[in-house]
Parts: sequence; structure tokens; C-alpha cells
Amino acid sequence: MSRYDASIIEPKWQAVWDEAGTFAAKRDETKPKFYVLEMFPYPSGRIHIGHVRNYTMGDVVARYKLAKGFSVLHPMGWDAFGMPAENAAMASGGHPKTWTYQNIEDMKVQMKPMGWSLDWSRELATCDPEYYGQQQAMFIDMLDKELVYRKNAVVNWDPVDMTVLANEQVIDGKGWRSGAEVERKELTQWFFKISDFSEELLEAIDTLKDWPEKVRLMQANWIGKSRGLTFSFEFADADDVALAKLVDKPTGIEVFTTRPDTLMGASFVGISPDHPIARSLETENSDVAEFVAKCRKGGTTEEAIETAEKLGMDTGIRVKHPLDPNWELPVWIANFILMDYGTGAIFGSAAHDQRDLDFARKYGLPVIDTFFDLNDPKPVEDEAFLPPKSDKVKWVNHFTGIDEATGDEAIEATIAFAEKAGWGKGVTQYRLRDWGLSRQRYWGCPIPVVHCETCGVVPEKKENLPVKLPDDVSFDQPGNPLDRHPTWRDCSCPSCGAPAKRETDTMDTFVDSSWYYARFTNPHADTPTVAEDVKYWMNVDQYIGGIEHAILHLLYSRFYARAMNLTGHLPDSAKEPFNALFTQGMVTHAIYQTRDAAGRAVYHYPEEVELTETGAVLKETGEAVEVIPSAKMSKSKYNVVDPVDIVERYGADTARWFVMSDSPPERDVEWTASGAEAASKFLARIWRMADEIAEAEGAGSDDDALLRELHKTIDAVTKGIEGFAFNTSIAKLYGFTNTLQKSKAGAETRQQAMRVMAQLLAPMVPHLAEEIWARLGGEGLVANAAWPEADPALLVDDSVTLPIQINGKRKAEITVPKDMDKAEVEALALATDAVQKALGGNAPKKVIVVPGRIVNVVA
RNA sequence: GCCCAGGUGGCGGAAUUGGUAGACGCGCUAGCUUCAGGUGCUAGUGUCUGUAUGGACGUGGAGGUUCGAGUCCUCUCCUGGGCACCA
Repeated sequence: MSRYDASIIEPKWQAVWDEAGTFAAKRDETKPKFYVLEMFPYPSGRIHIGHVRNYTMGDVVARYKLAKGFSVLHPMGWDAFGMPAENAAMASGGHPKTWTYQNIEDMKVQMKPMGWSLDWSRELATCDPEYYGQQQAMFIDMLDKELVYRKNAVVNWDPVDMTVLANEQVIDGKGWRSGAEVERKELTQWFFKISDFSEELLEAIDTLKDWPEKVRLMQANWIGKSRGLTFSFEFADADDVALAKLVDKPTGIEVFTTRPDTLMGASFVGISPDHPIARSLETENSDVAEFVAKCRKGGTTEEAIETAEKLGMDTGIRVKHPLDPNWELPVWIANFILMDYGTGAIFGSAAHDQRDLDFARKYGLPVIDTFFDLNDPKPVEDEAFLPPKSDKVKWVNHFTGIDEATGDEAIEATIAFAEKAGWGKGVTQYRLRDWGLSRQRYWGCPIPVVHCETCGVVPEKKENLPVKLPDDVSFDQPGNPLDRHPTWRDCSCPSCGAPAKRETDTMDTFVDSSWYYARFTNPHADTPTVAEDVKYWMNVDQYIGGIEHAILHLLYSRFYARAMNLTGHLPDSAKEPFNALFTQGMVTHAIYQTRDAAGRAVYHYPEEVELTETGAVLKETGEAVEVIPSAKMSKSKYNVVDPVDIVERYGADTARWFVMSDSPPERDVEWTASGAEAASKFLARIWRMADEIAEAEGAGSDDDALLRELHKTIDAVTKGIEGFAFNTSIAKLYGFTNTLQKSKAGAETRQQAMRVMAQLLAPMVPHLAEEIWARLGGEGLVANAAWPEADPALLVDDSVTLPIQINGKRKAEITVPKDMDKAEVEALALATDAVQKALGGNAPKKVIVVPGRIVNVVA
């Protein structure tokens, strides 16, 4: 008997597949196609166990679909632009390009032994001019269709390094390198008009039937459609000193509110520090300037703004309440009001909004109740009373004449009132902002435009594309190397031919990843896409990736596909590029830590730690170790498992089997050494069993029982793969292994079962499956063999065991023919000892019989 | 702060979607095989109840709906993901 040795069989079968071109995607009009795509990796240099999980899931689907007779496209590429390459260059003095391409090579060396059924001939890297040149061509088309424009927007500004910082580079409000307090600064930047598509992107969510509900919800909330009222608060004193010097003097302050029904509870009007009025006051009044500067400290993230201490300053300006000219409201500048949403101005309704209430209490502004809970009418103290949308509440002196109404009714009534009276207008508002794509960085796709003194901003001519990144750049000082390159910016104006300067901003890497799925259909074409290829291969039938991409990447891709459609690069049918989406969980691992004298965490590798019954200790010193279970893998915390080690020790099939076992794919999975060991033992057991069965001879007994189990297994494994519950497919395969091992069935039946087993195992452990398939005389490659079909006749048993409950608690069970009628089942159930005893001679109050499921007797 | 998800034995998890909670695997216990084994095989294993083919309890917590709730509803606690320049 031979021993299971992955290091021999895995390279062997990989060579066979390569030679046969088993996984090369072919456009075959006679076959249905299936496009499986996993989110492409960032080339960090090492594959991560999370990649193994992601790509193995996709591989299971791809191999299964191939067996089901589809023409399968399963490509791989590199999301190769981005910040880490520049950081590496700054840290080690290398070049982002060298670093990136070396990482790609290294990762391929780690990926190839996994045996994924990838079509490597379609490999692409977004940092390749062949790719980003086409992206530039599309940018010009989109500029032409007015899908791109320029406007001012705020960035994180490091006042010491004089550079723009990514949110990730802002730590506790300070620049990561300089440690200086970060400021918000305005720059002119490029934007995609994604907000024009708000309604369309929202409505189309309903068509994404095979997307997880949670992702659809998150996207809908992100787009954030809301109905509200806009109106203006007129200035109380048009000659107000504070207003006197405003250049374009407005007559009032326009606000947007989603709760116009609380207007009678207005206690102040708040404007953003970036509101034109605040801007204007800032130039005249040093107190305001100082306050506004304070508000602009800190990062640009919504989280930073929302959780910052609420700050306000009375401008001295007063406005009139729209319903009562004698009612004056103060105008405050408040740091929590976003200029990007609505009009950048609100009215504060302190009693009915927690944030407004906190603000009012802090600055001694009035709190006026406009309605009460009907069941518990008490004035607001420290907790705002949020009017429930669908329950009725009691309204106080409401101008619309309503005494009681639900929130929604009152909102609509208020809007109708305001529109009729002519001082306000009902509007639909979206939270979604335009997509800022400018990055003041080197390692990205250059934005192909030219700044000309006479012609302004002019797109580069298409024949001059790609606008290539220069190689001779340095990272010895902060800022964008393109800005300080001696010659790269110099060019001639595509329009008038005069000397001009190139744009030095590059594109957000989200642009790169918003269309790579389309490029895979013909990755080396000299146009962004080729009509017949996108027509055949699009859409992606199954997209798989991390839940962390639920909003941005997926929403941008949905927008970008529409933009590509409008510029003629994708057909109408590909406006929603991903038919089905699956979001997988993370692979986690325990963190082992101790504390140093200063109380700071010190991390340890798992090998340094000994697990005892009471806890964990350091092997070397015996010091107690704190164990944090299930933490996201992170190099700095020493809890990263390197798949390469696992593959070297056990083989790819074991790694694949382990990441597919146990945890449901959408949930996080904790990597444990014992789990990998168990997977390895199981595969060795399959190997031995296949050996034994291959050599078995003669007839046996109970062949029928084995076949029934086999077909139930086919059914369950198939359903598990189709439903992305690979863990249940695997559990069923374990179960059937036990059955087959104990089976007394004849040699031929067992050999047939073993061959089917090989087929069912093949998507998860393809190398082992090929070996078994070959040994049991399977024809050709198991990778190409048609997927087994479960015979429905063998799936149902003749009899069924029903539990009998008395008052909802299980007390007994009966086994009956599966189609026995209800009355007979009831009679049999009532006759059992347990029921007789429980009834004590009385008639049951009620008997519920659910055929094939359960009997419940209510005593 | 806001949006979304998840909490089931010692552990990973299963549960036909309102119908026998704990499938399958790990671990553990006992036994067998073996010169030996960190191999393989067999049996047991939710908790409590001194005995069990008995009883009670049991799906983060508190209430509720139902003949019946891990599953539905209300509130609540904890953990994770996202928050527009990480990818």
C-alpha cells in the first residue's frame, strides 16, 4: 500500500492540467459560460491565509461549474498601484515599480502550488501601461461625456511635511510621520459624477437578487435617500454689522431638514465652519477666524467629525423664524455640520435630536418640546425624544393644525403647508457624494490632462496615450515626486500646441479596480474592451471577496460600469457587472501577548508559547501569556499564518480542505494548528480507503443501502456548493466516508461509490481526487468529468421517524411509513405509552400532526 | 457618533428556514492494534440530578407571540466590518 504524499502528486497533476490547458478560458458559443471572479489581490509580497480561503472558494465554484459543462472564465491579476509601494520606497530607498513587480513574482511562486484552476494567460497588473493607458483613454471619453469634473474639496493636510495625508496616515488627529496636528485644507480636485446616478444606483439594488441582503442594505443606506424641506431663514437685521461686509450678501440662510415637523422647536440655526457665511466672517473677525481654524483641526473622516467634541460659536447674526417674524433665532457656527450634505446649514431642534440637545445644553440655548409621547408625556431633559416615524405622537400648538399624527404624516403635512404658504419646498436629498479621484501621489494612473495657460484644462490626445509614469523619481522628501520632476510635467498643449504642464495628480486606486473584471475578458486588447468578448463573458456570474468592500469598491464598480456603458465600452446588459456576490469572512488567529514594564503589549509567535490547562505561558521563561482569541491577522501582532508553511508541511490539498471545513464561508474562521492536522489525517484516510477499495473483489451485501447514502451525499454536496455552504458539503463527505468504510457492499458498488467520491472531492482537493480517479479507472481527468447527478428515487426513505411532543416537549417517537395519513399517525401517537401516561385517561385538548415532521399532543 | 452583521457544548460549527438543538470535525475518556509511537481502529462524550432505556435545565441577557422558538417581535449587552485618501 502506498503512502499519501502531497509533495509528489500535487506537482504531477498541476503539470498535467497545464499541459492539457484544462483551465484556459475559451469563448465557445455552443456552451453556456460561467465567469467566476475573486477580488484581485494587492501585491504585498506574501500570500495570506485569507487569500487562500478566498481563492479556494472561487476555485471550488470554478471547478464545479466546469464539471457542470460550462465554459469557465477564472482569471487572476494584481491591484498593483497604491500607497504601500511608495511607503516601501520611502523606507528602503527602492522604487515602487521594482518593489511591486518583485512582489508579484514572489506571490505567484506562492500561489501556483495551490492548484487553483486559474487561466494565467489572462494575468494583468493595473500598474502596467497596457492597463492604465486604456484607463486613461476611458477617462478622456468620460470627460467628453461630462462624467468627470473639477471642484474644490477638503483633504487632510500635514502642515509640517506640507503634504496630503490619507485617512490611514492620520493617527489621533496627527500626521503619522511629522506628528503635527492635521488640518483640513481645500484643493481643486477631479470628481466622478456618481451623485447623478444616486436614484438609479439605489433602484437597481432591487435587481441584485443574488447579493447578500446586508450589502444591499449598506449600499442603500450609503446612498441615503431622504425626503425633507428646504427653506430660508431671513436675516432679522439686514444691516447687521456682522453681515455688512459680506461680498455677495444673501438675504438669508438656506437650510435643509429631514424633520420639518420639529420647526416649532427650533432653538438655533447652525452653519458649517466651511459655510460661505462662516468663510466670509472669518476674513473680517479674528475671533471667528480663530474658532474656524480650531474646527478645521483633525482629520476629514466622518467618524472624526462626528465623534469630535461639539464646538460652537455665536456669530451674533440673528434670523427670523419663518412662521413668526418676531421670533429671532441666533446663528451659530458648529463643527459637526458638514458642508457636503444638504446646504451646510441646519436649524437645531434641541428637544428632538440628541446632538442638537447636547449642543443646546452646552451653550445654554432653549429646549422647546414640540410633541410628546402619547403614553408618557413628559418634557425633555437630557435625552431627546425622537418622534417615532410610524406611531402617533401628541403635537403642541402645531401650525398645521395637527394635534396627533405619526412622524411621517406630520413631515408630509409640514412640507405641504410650507409649499402652499410659499416659504419652503419639499426636496429629495441623497447622502451620496461625488467620487473624488485625485490623489497627490506618484504610484497611480496619471490623469491624462494638460494645463494650458490659454486653453485651460485640456485632455491629452488619445494617440499620445499612455501618459506613462516617469521612472526617474525620488522619495527622499515628502510630497508628490511628479511635482518636482525636472521635465515630466513639460508638454505641449494638445489644443493650441503652446508649452503647457501636465496634471500631476494620479487616480484613486479604486478606479483601477472598478473595471478590471471587464478587462479580463480580453486583457491585452488595444481598446479598453472588445465588444464580442464582453458580450460573451460579461457579467461576472459569481464575484467573491471580503465584506470590507461592501460599500465603496462595489458601489464604485456599479457606477463605473454605467459610465463605461455611456462611453460605449460595455453593453447595456453589463450595467450591473456582478450577477451574484458572496462576501467571505476573515481568517483570524489568536494573539499571544505579555506586557512590558510600561504596560505596553509585547507580542509573541505561537511557537514561543506553551498552552496549559489553566492558560498559556512563555516556553522560555514561564511567564503568563494573555491570549486574545480570534483577532484579525496582522504582521505586527505576530499572529499571521503563512500558507507557504502549511503547503510545505501538508500540501495544498490539506490547506484547501482546512479552509473550506468547519466555518461557514461568510463567517470569520479561526486558524488552528489542530484543524490543519485533522484535515491532513482525513486526506490520508481517503487515500488508504481508495487503495483498499481499488483492490477489493467479489460480491457483498446491502449494496442498495450504500447507493442510497451515496445519492444523498451527491445531493447534499451539490447543494452545499451551490449554496456557498462548503462546510456542510465537507461534513457530508466525512459522513459518507464513515459509511463507505463500514459498508459490506460488493467491490463494484464500492468502487463506483469511490469514483463518485473522487468527483465530489475534486473541487476542494483536486490533486488527491485526480489520483483516486485515475487509480479507480476513471476516464480522462476528473476535472473534466461530468458532475454526478443524484437520483431522486434514491433520496427518499420508505419510513420516517416522528418525534412525539407532549405540550411541546419531546417524550417519545414512532416510526411510520412516509406517506401514512394524518389520522392514522395521530391514532398511533395517542396509543403510545408516553402519551397515555401523560393524558391519564383524559382526552387530549388538541393534537397537531405535521406530516413527515412531528406530532404534538396538547394535554 | 452613524450604518451593517454575528453571538449555539471545552473548541469550530450543524439544524430540512417555526417542527427531535448539538449533524460533522477537533479535543477529551476508556479499550484494542503495535517493539514503540504524536499512527490506525472501536466505544463514549451538552449541563445538572450520587444509579437512568427516568427527570430537570439548555442556543449572550430580559420580556413577548405560538400547540411548538436557536429561528419571529420588543428592549438590552458584547464582538466584528464600514464611514468616502488603506486596499
